[in-house]
Amino acid sequence: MIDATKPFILFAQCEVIYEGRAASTLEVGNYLIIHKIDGSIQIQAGDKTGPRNYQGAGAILEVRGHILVSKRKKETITIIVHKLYSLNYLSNWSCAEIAIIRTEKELVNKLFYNWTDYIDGDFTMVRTEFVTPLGPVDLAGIETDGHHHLVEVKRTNVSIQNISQLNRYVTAIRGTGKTTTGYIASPQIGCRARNYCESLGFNYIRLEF
Amino acid sequence: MIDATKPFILFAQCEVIYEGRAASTLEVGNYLIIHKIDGSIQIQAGDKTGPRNYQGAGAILEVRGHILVSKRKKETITIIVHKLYSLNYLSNWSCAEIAIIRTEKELVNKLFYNWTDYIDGDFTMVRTEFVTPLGPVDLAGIETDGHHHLVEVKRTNVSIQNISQLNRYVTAIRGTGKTTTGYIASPQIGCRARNYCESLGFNYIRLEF
DNA sequence: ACCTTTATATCGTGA
DNA sequence: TCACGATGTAAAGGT
Repeated sequence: MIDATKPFILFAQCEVIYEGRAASTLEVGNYLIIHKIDGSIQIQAGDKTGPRNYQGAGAILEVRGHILVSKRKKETITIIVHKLYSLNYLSNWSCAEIAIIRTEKELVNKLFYNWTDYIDGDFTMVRTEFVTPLGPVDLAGIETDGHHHLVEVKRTNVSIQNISQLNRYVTAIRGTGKTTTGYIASPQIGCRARNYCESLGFNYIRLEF
Repeated sequence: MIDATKPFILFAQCEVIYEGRAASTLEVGNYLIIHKIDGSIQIQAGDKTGPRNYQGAGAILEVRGHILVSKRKKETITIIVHKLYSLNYLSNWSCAEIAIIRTEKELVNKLFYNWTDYIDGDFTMVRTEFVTPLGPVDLAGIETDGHHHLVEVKRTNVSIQNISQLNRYVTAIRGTGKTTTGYIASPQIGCRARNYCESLGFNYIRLEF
């Protein structure tokens, strides 16, 4: 009998049925089932990083003989176990978080503290998380004559969607009667994104970590 | 000695260092390490569904005594094992895929086969994956007078970014001299997205599964 | 190999 | 709780 009150890893021949936002079935096979103390459960197959099926933290697991049922809000995963190969209860499983460096915030700060190295103008104010009617832009500088400079920062390769996002902010500020220049800053940009950037009249700033 | 040529699950006291697109460290603790036949590796902690660190398919795992090193392109994960609690090699681990229903494609097809129930006009052509200069839009109908109707379909709640995406396509087609009407179709839309949609003059179609 | 798009994305934040 | 944006998103599909 499987104890659902403890975290465990189970390798078993089983099949899986999911019903919720979408619906899916997973044919009978040998899969690894991971159940954690937060209630989350996932079914891992023999390739790829992501689970085939999963349920996030807060799910409730019930054991009914050889059938496991995990429920969370309107979503249900049913696992029918045919053969149990191995079952391990994991004790003292750590929940430490990773410490990441090189975040978007780091890039924003670099640009903020070295503003005049990247952007020319006679500024009265530079600030981060500048709120526009359509959401906050990462950085904004305002000149004495009221001209706005808006900068959207990305930590990875810039996508066309990122430039669309900048375009929304720039359009929103121009809608308030201010002249506005738009910038995308990132370590990298592809050629299609670069073209789209130029076609909208925005500037690209190469910003390295 | 750990055999990196076979898929395995390892529960151990260890620490993890990642260096690549970003960089991170994970403090010493007890974690579950999953290594699959496709080379992928992931470090799972005691809560949440996602792995703390991972490397996708195609990574190469090397074992150097009590240190595991996984490399893929310019990314490296180093796992320093302090105590090994359990090690299982998994045989005949299945790689079957889930069969999903309720996909975006399903919604696109529903709209395609019931076009006139949703959109008025005198159409000479309706097609899916209609290519614009800025990428393919999900559905397009062209009237006898050349007027274009572009529809972007989403299977979940519509975001502002989705409407920006439609705006790019519509602007691109208008740029070729064709008059164009834009539509967003989905089962759900939030109020901010709805307002943005209306402000750009696009129509919203409630499209259920 | 690079770029674009989808996903049961997941996850955190702010209203 | 809901809406919205960031993510080492991952994974699939196209050029």
